[in-house]
Amino acid sequence: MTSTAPTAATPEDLLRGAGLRVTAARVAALHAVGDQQHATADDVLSSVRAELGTVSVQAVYDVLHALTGADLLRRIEPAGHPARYERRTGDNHHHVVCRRCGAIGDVDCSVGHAPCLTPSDDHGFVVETAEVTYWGLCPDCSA
Amino acid sequence: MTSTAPTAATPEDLLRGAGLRVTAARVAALHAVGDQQHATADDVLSSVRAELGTVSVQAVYDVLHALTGADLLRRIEPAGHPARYERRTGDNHHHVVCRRCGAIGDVDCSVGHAPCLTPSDDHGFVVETAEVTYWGLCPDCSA
DNA sequence: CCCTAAACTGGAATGATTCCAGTTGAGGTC
DNA sequence: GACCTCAACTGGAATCATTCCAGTTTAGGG
Repeated sequence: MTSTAPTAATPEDLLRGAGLRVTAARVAALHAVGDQQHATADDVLSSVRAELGTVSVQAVYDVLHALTGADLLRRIEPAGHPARYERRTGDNHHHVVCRRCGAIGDVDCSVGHAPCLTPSDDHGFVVETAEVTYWGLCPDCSA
Repeated sequence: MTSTAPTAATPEDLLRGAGLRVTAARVAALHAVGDQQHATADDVLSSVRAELGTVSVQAVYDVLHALTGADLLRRIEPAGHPARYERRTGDNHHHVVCRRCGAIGDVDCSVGHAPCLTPSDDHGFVVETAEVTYWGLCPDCSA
């Protein structure tokens, strides 16, 4: 509920709105993920370096953690593939993942919402979220 | 459809039924995962070593791959935690995962089946399976 | 019983991510 | 506008699960 602006807000505004310091690396990282949805840490590192010159690996991981913690980015971690980051946060949408190349597509829950989110038997677990991952082959890899 | 015996079949029978060679390591691994559902590769390694003495790390990974490939085991790979293996295969059931300790519980799909399995928009992906993961805290960790 | 491909040994390598100790810089204060 | 402090960044080493590799053993068909 903090920021209502959809995508119009600048990275700087987003950072300030989240109470985070505005640094070159963070701004560049937000640009990077904005340009390339579902970017890996490595993708972000390349983008940020292209924009700023020398940036340490650690800086990018720090930035990604900070942004993920502030809900400016969402982290996706498909089994067997490096983590990816996206800017669509807050809504509970899911993903199609390509088994071969790791490409990702966004998928809105087909049933709507609730059913997917309530396990039949929770084994005493306190369940916070449900995550749906569709596995298959992307258009390129299925050819 | 190969084997119809539920859990009564011995590891040896299961292996032969799947056309795999019967080796000590494989039998021991099946025992290990049978005793401790959702065991990690490391858990299996310990169990197998306890049963057989010296067994290489690689052997256990090889065995787990072979058994997974033959559908005698199913591999679960929760984000941020080492992979785990279970003997319940073939049915499409899901999991509750503890964010803190990685403990896992089995969950049957509450909606039944189909809805969870059909993305609203597949982005041209050829979707094979859908995987639902419930994230939360296990009884121990929520205390 | 023998032979061969499949399975196993042990040690080194990989790749994503994190830890660490020291340096830099954002942004509030005077 | 200069100063100060803690958060952010640097660079290099470490971690952890997993895989690769080259050589040795063994299951099980002939």
